Amino acid sequence: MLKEERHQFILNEVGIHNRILLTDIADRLNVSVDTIRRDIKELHSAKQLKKVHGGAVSLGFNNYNPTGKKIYSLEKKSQIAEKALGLIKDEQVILLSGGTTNLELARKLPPKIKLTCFTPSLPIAVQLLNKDNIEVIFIGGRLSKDSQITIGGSAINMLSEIKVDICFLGTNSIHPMEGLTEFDWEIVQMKKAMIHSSRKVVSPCISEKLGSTQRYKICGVEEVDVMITELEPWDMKLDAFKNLNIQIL
Amino acid sequence: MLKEERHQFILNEVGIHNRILLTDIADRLNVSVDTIRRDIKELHSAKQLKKVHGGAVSLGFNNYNPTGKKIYSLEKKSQIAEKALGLIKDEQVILLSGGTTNLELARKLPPKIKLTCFTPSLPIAVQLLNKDNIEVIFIGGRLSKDSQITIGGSAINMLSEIKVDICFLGTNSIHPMEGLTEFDWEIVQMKKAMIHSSRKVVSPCISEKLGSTQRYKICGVEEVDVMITELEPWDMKLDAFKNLNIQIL
DNA sequence: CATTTATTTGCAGTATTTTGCGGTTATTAG
DNA sequence: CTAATAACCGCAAAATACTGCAAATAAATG
Repeated sequence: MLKEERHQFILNEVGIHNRILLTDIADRLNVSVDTIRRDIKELHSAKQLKKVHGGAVSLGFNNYNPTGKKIYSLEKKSQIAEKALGLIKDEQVILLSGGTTNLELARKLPPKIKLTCFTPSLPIAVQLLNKDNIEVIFIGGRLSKDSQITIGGSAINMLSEIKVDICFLGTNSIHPMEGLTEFDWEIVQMKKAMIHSSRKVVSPCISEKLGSTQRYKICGVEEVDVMITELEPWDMKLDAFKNLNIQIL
Repeated sequence: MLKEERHQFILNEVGIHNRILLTDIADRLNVSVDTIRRDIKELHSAKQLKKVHGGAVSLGFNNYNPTGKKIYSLEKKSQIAEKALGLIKDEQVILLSGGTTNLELARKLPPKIKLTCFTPSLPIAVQLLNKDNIEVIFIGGRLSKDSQITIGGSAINMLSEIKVDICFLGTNSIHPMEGLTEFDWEIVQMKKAMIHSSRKVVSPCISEKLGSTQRYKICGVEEVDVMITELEPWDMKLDAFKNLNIQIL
């Protein structure tokens, strides 16, 4: 990989997220932290970004906390994605539904891991294109403007032809009795098809969504193998799910 | 192999990938790295690309811009896209292949026009998502990291099931005798399938590509209904195409 | 056609750049 | 303060760049 490319990558990341972690970039580009440190140093003296302890921030990024530790604070979705990473093994075939949590997961996938990844989500596909060792297969179909995933017969048809190791099913509502529910009928159909195409179903879910329900049912909780939240395992909010034959992370 | 051919090849690669590795090019063209190094040096002083340690990058590459596209030769592409717009009518079903010219066309599509638009290109799909009146249908399949379009059997299969009014076929090489050619075999297959799925084939093509040929053949010029360049209709460079039963814009 | 002239290409040796690593110093959070 | 983490420094290995040169190839000339 050319130095120029790394610089470009770093500037892109800074442009998108306003801040980057040195270790994170080094990990994702599969080079040593020293290399990234030097890159950031160069970009800093070229006034392309601002170097800070632990990483770098975008130049116009004002709400930067001078203590520097701010950039280490992890979002809930990021925590969930981290947990999800642990379920993925080299050479597996996975399926990522849409949603920002799965997008975060896609972003965090280490560049060295070899995967085949199916997805109907446009932003996730874009994100995965950066990863050399991940083969991306896009589920074709009609694109929903809201959710930015493909839906409809064609997509469901393509899903019916595959069987993946794990499906990460972005979840908006999960309820111990009512199971997984959705507001949009078309997306319900997609998610049903995804579950059907997977040997193992993982449901990453922000704790706020626990116990909520929406209009249409996707499946019962028993069809989900693993539920991942950002909570600690002993958190009270998880109690309702604890005797439901579902692994909780 | 002629030096000029190598230069063309290098520029082509830089155009597609935004960057090249010295060793990679030397390997693929079966010449020493020194030769390629000298080529790159020449192209660098001719301001056709930017030489960097280990290879070269495209000129607009380092200027970070959030849309991720290149500014270079955008003017011509924009002119071509303007002409192409005139061919599109309300309520039509169109097919956009990949490439920056088509991306420009997608960007320029007026928001009021009602269209159904098929595409295998990730950046184009992203662009079209912003347009409320355009229904986007994504051709699924394996994503090629280089070209950012889907390729392979699944994509070709999906193409075989449709028949659109117009296909805008991004064209890298067009030659009055040799027809349309491509470097990448998989993309050739995709483009063949796209032609087959369309009642009318339009070939937007930067004038620099006129008369050039590459390794694999997509189709003869007779299969193209309209060719669009940024040139004025009386330009000499178009003469070779003028008695070929093809409309020139 | 033979010979000269110019260009191109590969190679060897040397210089430069890049990169990762160990050891040390500086910064940060608790 | 202390432990953990990050930054810095210098070094050595690897990769890449440059230089001069000779062989090969092409072009030009008489």
